[in-house]
Amino acid sequence: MLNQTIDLDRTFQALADKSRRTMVERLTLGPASVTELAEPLAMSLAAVVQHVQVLEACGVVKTEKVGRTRMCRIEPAAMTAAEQWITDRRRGWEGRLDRLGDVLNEVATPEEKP
Amino acid sequence: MLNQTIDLDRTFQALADKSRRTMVERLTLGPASVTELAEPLAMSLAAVVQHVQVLEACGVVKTEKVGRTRMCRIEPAAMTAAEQWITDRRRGWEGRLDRLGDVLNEVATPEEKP
DNA sequence: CAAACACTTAAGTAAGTACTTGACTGTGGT
DNA sequence: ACCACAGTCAAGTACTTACTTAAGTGTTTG
Repeated sequence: MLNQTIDLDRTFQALADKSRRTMVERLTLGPASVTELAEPLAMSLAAVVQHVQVLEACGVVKTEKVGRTRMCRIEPAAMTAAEQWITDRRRGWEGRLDRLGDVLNEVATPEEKP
Repeated sequence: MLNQTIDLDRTFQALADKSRRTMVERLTLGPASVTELAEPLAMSLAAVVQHVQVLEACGVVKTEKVGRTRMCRIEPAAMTAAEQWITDRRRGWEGRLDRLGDVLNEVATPEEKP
């Protein structure tokens, strides 16, 4: 549970690439081999394997070798962690904006102090 | 609305750095100057300015010069876009897992076909 | 006015990223 | 047995990132 920082670094970094996001999108439809993941991408298979390794290193996908093919599937937990970080920050700024809204409302339509 | 791709690239990239996330966390508490953002970070002011530029380039923060200080505040939209991309994928895999669950349930306790 | 302050700009550097090509290793179908 | 398939490994290259230091600009403040 420690090294949350490194994992967030890695996860956001992994998602910061269109090709890898395309792979993740494909994997949300179900498991796929590396060659299947490579199909819509204009690059060598070796490059795709390297992208898979990045996604695996941050825990976003898990892979398993079946015969001569490597099957990849998505592992929700890591992505949820990234999502959660943003959601938590949002709570922060939404709270602030709500309070700011309250202040502005109060200025616009002043109420009696009890 | 186009170039969603570039912005997602940039936004995730921006969040893939602990120092920048620290700045964002600070900014969710309210606007701050560059020097205030620099305070908890062990690096030169010039480096902090560069981080601010990264956050500004992807639209996560907006800045404005007030006298000799540059005030920074968070701009929720860009971060929401990143959050939304993950949320959308989640809908994908949660749907799949639900359907998988249904299948497993059906195998465990088979029902009559109507 | 002079010094302190809050950046700003430019240039340089070390490390990391996203590829490539080419040679190689198990696996599977005929 | 043989050859094609699905990766794997290693090395090399162009580009980007995350800093640094040093010198400069415009703003307050005493």
